Amino acid sequence: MDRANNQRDTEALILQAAEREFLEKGYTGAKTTSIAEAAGVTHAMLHYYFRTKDKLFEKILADKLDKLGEIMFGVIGNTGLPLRERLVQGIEGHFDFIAANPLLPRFVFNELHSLPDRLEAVKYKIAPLAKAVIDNLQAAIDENNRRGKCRHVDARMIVMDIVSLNIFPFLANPLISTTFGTLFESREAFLEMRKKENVRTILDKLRLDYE
Amino acid sequence: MDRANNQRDTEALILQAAEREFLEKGYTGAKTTSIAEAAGVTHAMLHYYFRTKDKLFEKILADKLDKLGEIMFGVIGNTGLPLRERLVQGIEGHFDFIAANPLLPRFVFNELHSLPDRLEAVKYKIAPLAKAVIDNLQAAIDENNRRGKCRHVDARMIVMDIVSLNIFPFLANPLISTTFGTLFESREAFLEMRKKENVRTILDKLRLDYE
DNA sequence: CTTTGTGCTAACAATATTGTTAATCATTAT
DNA sequence: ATAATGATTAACAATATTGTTAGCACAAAG
Repeated sequence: MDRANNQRDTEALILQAAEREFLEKGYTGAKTTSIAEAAGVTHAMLHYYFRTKDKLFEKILADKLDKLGEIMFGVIGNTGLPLRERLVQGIEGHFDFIAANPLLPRFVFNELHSLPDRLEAVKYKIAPLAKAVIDNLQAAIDENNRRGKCRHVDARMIVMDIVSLNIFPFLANPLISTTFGTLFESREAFLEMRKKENVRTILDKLRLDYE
Repeated sequence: MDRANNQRDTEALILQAAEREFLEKGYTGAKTTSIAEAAGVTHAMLHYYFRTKDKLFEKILADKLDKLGEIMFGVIGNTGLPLRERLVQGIEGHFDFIAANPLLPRFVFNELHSLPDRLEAVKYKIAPLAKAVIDNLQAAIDENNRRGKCRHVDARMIVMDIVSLNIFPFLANPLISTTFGTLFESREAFLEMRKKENVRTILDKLRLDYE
């Protein structure tokens, strides 16, 4: 037959299709019928497994917020390294993460904007991690500054700078492609260049480049 | 009666309501019935004046793309000033513009993502202006660099930096409010601080701060 | 006064979208 | 073998959403 999906993978197929649709079109743009069709099942199955569109969406959003938490948590780990290496790894790791999940920023911004209720989940899962990252970074900056190795700057601003710079190329992807289309060799080359540039911008701001 | 809108302002009322709805909820999230209700008219009037939801949306999007063009065009004007002042005015002007139109970036990113057809309008209206801004800036940077007044940097990267840094606080507004909620005195104070910080970041990158 | 045109309303229509349900199928346990 | 349980389907139902249409009101022009 044409179906290798015998028994229990239906739920997974729906989840995969739903993830793609929700990330691509957002909550209001995604249609349960379209999701079911993309998954290759009748739309009744979607309701059978997830009851409502909302419940299905919750699953996807929670999963995405978890991913967001993971990347932040990963940055905290590299505490043993000197500040410069921590920053390079952190910034490039963050950039690569977004490159691997290019639709994630727009999705999160959109859905948190239209459903302020979800902010509770952020408040208790993301905010503490963000605070840990910032406190960690601020301590390292302060210590380096005491030794005359870098400027004294607000870690909150640095984190905001990094996220701003790294996210933009993916948010504005269509705009950049058409506006700078001919000005860069390829999309991959541009992204690699931009990643290095963002690292340079931050190190530069801290005056950590020449030590 | 309760309607001071006698004859010909109905069209304007619909446009205003449509602008709010489309910017807030996007094309798929906005509903013609809701727009009509917000405008205080029957939804038949919406079709009477604009035929379809698409046509109405086109009007709003075109209007917003025009606004986007205006701000870029405005930046080109200040050619007589020295580079430092041009940058400060350009960055702060751009920041203030977004602060006055905080929903615009998300709207543009979203709708251009879901309707790649619209990119033609961008290609012929926005891209040339962007190119003018960049060429202009690059010339000024090169000239200052020749005189040893600043570093030699790619103007495309600088423009991308500015837009990235300025847009983020408004895109991530709900996230920032909850994550940094208690860490800043007020939203206004934070925005003012962030604006100055972005100017500093760019001047710093060019090494234009101490001349 | 009538005619004409425009703005407007209410009701209708068509389709899209989400959700439900009764019946069927397959698999496993008894 | 049979009962039971869970997965699946097709059909139905309810509401939402977009769009249309016939006619009314009213002002301006003849």
